[in-house]
Amino acid sequence: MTKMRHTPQRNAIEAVFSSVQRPLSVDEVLELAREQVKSMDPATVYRNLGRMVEEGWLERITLPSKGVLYELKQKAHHHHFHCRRCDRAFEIQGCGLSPKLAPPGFLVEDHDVFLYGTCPECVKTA
Amino acid sequence: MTKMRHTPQRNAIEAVFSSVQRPLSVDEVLELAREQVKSMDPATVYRNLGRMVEEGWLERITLPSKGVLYELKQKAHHHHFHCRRCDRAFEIQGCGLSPKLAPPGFLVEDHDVFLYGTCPECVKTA
DNA sequence: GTCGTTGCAAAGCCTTTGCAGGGAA
DNA sequence: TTCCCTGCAAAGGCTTTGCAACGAC
Repeated sequence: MTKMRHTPQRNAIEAVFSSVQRPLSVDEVLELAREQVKSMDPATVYRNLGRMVEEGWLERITLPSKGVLYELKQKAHHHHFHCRRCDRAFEIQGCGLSPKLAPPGFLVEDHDVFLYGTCPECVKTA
Repeated sequence: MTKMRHTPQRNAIEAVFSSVQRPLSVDEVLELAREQVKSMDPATVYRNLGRMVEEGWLERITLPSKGVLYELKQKAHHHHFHCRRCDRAFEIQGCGLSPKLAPPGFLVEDHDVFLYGTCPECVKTA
């Protein structure tokens, strides 16, 4: 894999993730990155996100309720929260999953947990 | 909503879910239903699955690891397991999710849990 | 005989790929 | 100057929709 060049497009996408600090959909990235680079094309976003995942800087996740999202790669296992009011996704640190979730006969090696409800910001607004 | 007619196609799809007793993808339904009705078309599967969800007989779920699946509608909350060996999805009864999963400030109203690993059948085969 | 259902084909979406011009190094 | 990257357009893959013929009732 060749090292990526620093283009205005790539810089804009990096800046978006560094500033918002939460998982983003392709459309969210496109919209936010266009604030810096008006000409930004969806294909460019797709290509850059793909490369950033390969490089280990981003991670691709799938929320059942929101589809594919990209987030800054984390070291630690964590879960995700999807706010029904503002439709934003958040990372939730820590994992309180009970081991008794493992059903008899099944060998559980991994898991995903998704929480749904209202985020702190929307709780205040309510 | 008008009552659905009993066609060979719909009967085949119903039979598939009644016999396998686990969540199925559109392709899985199509393949299995074609064993009874060779002419079965993808559009027919999509339309029937949609109607069955409306009627409350099926439920549409999304596994991050396997995409959209349909399962017989359950009364009780439950989770899902995806076997990495045979690629089949299973329903896991019960919910051992710890309440301490709720992060401070977030109002958690609902959740999804997905387990990944090896199913009982594949454990034996291993 | 009605009118809901089906198969086929076309249309939609979202994502990926091809290509020539542009720009980073 | 080199060749990676970008924008635009075309191509893919999956799902939905339009339509005429079929078939459940």
